[in-house]
Amino acid sequence: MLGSTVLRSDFAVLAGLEEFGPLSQAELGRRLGMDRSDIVAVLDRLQAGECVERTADSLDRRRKTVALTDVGRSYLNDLDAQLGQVQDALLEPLTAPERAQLMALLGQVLDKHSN
Amino acid sequence: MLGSTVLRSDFAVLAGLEEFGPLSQAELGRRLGMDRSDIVAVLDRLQAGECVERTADSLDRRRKTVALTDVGRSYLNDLDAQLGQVQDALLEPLTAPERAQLMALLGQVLDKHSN
DNA sequence: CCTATATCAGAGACACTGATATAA
DNA sequence: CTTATATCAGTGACTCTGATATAG
Repeated sequence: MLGSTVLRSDFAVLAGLEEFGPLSQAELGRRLGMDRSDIVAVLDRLQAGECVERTADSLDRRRKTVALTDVGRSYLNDLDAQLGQVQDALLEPLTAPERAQLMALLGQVLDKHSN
Repeated sequence: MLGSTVLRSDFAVLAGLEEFGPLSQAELGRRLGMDRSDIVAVLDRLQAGECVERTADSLDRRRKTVALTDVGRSYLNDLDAQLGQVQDALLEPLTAPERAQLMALLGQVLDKHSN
């Protein structure tokens, strides 16, 4: 299911990697507001599915740099498409201009609260 | 904290009792979309705080009718006020007409999806 | 020494399932 | 005999904390 916690974690991590680019696990956790301990399990799962690569950082050998693979990128696109379908179904009662208005208002709320 | 699951359950049950009036536990669970098993724990807690009364149904002796007490009503009002403050803080970036617009749009979405 | 990273093991809150006794 | 109600016990997923080894 699309609403499962597992999928939401996977989606958050994949989208974070796409948005921020390759990163250490700790930094990824900080930016996503996720616990480093939990990032580990998500990455283990994603790595098992070849969606993500962990490479040792040559400058700081404590760090592992995490990066999206092509498989991960296409999985992210799949999830994105599913999310789009859910959003369309949710907003189906609204006209196109109403949707735009709603998005704009919610965007304002989010903007002001991210500083 | 206001965001805890415990408080959200309490709030849902109290608000449900106010909205629907006295009810059996099973019926309350059905209307709120909560598991009957979990309703039990919530009611135990609320009853310990004198917020709720369980009385045996004379017609169907399997049932216990649950009703709000005055204490429960005033607790509900407290929670309502807190929720109002949170909502005000959340919507602070919007002007009054924008808030009204947002509420109207969200209301439309909800209405159509509750049939 | 103190701090940061990745990892693991465990605790606690939570939702959901299955069983029970009682009554319809 | 089947169904509904209230309750309890247990399971599994999840989040968060604390500990460890390694590196800065």
